[in-house]
Amino acid sequence: MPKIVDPEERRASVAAAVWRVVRRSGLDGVSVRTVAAEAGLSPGSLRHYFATQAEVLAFAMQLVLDRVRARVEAVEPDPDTATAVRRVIEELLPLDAERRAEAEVWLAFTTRAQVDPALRALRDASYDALESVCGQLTDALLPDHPGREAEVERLYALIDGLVLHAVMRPDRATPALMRAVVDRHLTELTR
Amino acid sequence: MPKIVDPEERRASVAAAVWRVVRRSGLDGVSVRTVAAEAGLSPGSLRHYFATQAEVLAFAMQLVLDRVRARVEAVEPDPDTATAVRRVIEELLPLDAERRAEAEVWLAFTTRAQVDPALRALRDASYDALESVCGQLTDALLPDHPGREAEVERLYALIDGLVLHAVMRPDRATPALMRAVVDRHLTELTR
DNA sequence: AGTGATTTGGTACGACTGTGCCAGAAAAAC
DNA sequence: GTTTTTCTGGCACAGTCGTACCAAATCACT
Repeated sequence: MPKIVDPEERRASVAAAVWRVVRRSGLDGVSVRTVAAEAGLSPGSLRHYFATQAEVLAFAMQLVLDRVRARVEAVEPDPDTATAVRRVIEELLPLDAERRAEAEVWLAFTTRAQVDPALRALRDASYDALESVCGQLTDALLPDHPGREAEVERLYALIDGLVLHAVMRPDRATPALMRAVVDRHLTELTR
Repeated sequence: MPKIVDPEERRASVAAAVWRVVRRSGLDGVSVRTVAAEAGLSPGSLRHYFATQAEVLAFAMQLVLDRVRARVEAVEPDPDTATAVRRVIEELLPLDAERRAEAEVWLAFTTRAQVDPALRALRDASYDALESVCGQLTDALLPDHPGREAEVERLYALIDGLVLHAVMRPDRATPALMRAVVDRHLTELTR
């Protein structure tokens, strides 16, 4: 195993350590010491890559949002509009273990953003971006649709609700059920 | 102003203090001292009503869930099915400042339930109850509907997504927009 | 009024927090 | 080979955390 020397990779590995701690103990369990231990670093060394703990949190959250954005952007287009829309939506849903873990971390950060201005800025930006995506999906399915705003919010709320449920009750909100819900919604929209 | 002497009222006022602290500083800001100060008590006195801090949190969360349940149960029935369904849904949504505050607290506790077994039990029970409510609403609108499970989850996810958005972005997810979304959804279901 | 139970305020303890700081190791530059 | 920079580990500090404990105050009841 090659040693990680690139500072940016080191920061990324710290972020991954943050994610693991968040999943195990929640965002409250994230301290300088727990993260350092999880990343295999000493607290003093950790401080060399991140000046403050707030910087650690902001970086770890930003990386989550970046991953979601990258996945959505990487969706290959499809001649069939409904198929293209479905693919984008399914990239936003935690349909496998990795993305469910990602969603858990997202929820933790999103909730803390409620009382942390720095994280709130990140959250609001990603909220706007996702709302825009949902707007594009809606326009693709229903061009010049009256009541567009409500239709966009309906899709966005449905997606976030599914994500929330998959995090809270993965035994209930299974990938199969989430797909069925999306199927039904898209079928109704294109009818 | 009469003095509060009833122990149960005292506990409720402590829970209210917890809610205020949660809204101001998040669930992390809830400590024995901050809650005691917010409730106008000394830490030692607080411990006389709650043996542990975990008990304080469980009680405060339970009271939130009780309020939601009481509101849903208090919905007066209506001969028109669609109207009755809409009324129940609108009781679940944070359409005014008070219920939005309630939703903020709910989100904080729900997120912590992810890593706190005691709170998780409360959350899971209320999740099941709300899922059951959504099932009844769905059955009322669409009796003997094929794919009932997906339809129920679609409604439940939509509601929770709207709640989540109202908490995160009250400027975007306004009461008017939420009503419009629900309107559109119900119109589509009954079509 | 007196007695026993309840309620209150406050202190103390060990554990944990973020951050500041520094000496030594490792690496890089010359 | 020497110097300079980067990196690492660890200690110290002030502060907060939950909880245990206790004496004083207040209350209820005879």
